[in-house]
Amino acid sequence: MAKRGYHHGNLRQALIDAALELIEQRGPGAFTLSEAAKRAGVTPAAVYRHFEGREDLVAEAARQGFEMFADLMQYAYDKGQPSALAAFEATGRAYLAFARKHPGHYIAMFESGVSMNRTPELATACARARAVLETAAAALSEHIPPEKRPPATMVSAHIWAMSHGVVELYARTAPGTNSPFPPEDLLESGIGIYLRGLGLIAPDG
Amino acid sequence: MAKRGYHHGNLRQALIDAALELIEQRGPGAFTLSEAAKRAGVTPAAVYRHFEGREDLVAEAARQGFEMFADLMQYAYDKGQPSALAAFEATGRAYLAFARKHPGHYIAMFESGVSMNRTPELATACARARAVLETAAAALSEHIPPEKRPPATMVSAHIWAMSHGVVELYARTAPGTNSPFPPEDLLESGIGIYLRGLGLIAPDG
DNA sequence: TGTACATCAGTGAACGCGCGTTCACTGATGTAC
DNA sequence: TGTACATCAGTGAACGCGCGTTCACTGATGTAC
Repeated sequence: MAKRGYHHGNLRQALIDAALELIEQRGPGAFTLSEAAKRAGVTPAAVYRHFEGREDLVAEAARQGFEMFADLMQYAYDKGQPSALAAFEATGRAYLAFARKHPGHYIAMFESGVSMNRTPELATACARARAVLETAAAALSEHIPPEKRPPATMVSAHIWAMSHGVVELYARTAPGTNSPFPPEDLLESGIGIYLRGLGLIAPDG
Repeated sequence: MAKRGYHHGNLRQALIDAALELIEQRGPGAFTLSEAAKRAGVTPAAVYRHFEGREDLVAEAARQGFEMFADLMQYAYDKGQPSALAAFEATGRAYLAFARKHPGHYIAMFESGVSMNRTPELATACARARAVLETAAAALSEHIPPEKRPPATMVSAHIWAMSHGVVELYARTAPGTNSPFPPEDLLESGIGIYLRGLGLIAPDG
């Protein structure tokens, strides 16, 4: 950390961190390789010792985001066990918590326009995150009678969509200046109603 | 339409249309005033006869989007009457249909980073769209016993969030290259389960 | 411990580019008479 | 119908800027002897 002088010590990660900060502050489009370099205390040309270029830097930021994201959701899921319902709900909460706590990562992952298939590593990290949610949905689905059970991937997609929508529309300041409800409440109640619709919560629970 | 020569005839709208096309094709960040001008067959400087600048052009594109959006949802709502449920479901479908049919507008509205309060006209258009959804949600809520009835604005927010999430995650090619389900099916089933959770659809309907 | 040397992270200057915006202008249009 | 004139939409050249990327370089580090 305290290394100074000609060699930076950990420039690669410093650049990623600077990029995340910029992405968070100015949006994914306004992010600039040159400014990330400046923030890391380094010439723009130095970036090319560690990344192929601008896109590559953003992709790596996204990848790290998906790794953290998957870890957090996995952890939340494990903590909620052995109750499939509790585990599922914890996973949902972890989603929003991640988006709140790491907006730079979240934006790099979902709003930067990086293709998930840009790098094998990125694709893998993304798939792992999705797998956690799908596992949670599958475990939950066990409690639904098979003949009225929707595919687990569909349940997982519903939850992901609602979570993402809450983040984008209500956890930032986007459409209405002030959102009518705290995003956490909005998502929790939304998921609650949805799970009731699946028959997994008592009608008047 | 066929006017040619020194004066364009309807440059203002032509610029907006070009901007929408660009936004759709390259994303909101990559949109360029100069290229919009070029596509409209005009010098970049000509843009300033009709708009204050780049941002103003995007804001106007977003405003037109919200107007269309509100109109479409209003129309769908009216068509679904007098059944509150049918009207509500039609409104949800109209949401996705709009995003599919007018991706440029949708992106300008929700992903361009334009503040909804940039222009009074933009704020008004946005509020109108929201009002349609909230009216639909309120009418629907009438059918829920008051003591277990969530606020209509919350129901409307849930639906908006899920719709937006489906658009962003599954109606584009974003996270998984191919989405597991057609977005329309995903949204319709998601809303169906949610409405069941509200007690508005029979448990095995 | 001390010296010679290979490695390679970061420098700094340069590049070509397209951007948004400004300005004095020009030429088409439409109106007054 | 024809002429003079005001209006103003669009021109084209210019600006300063910051971008991503390249290149030959330099100087810190660490290893061999």
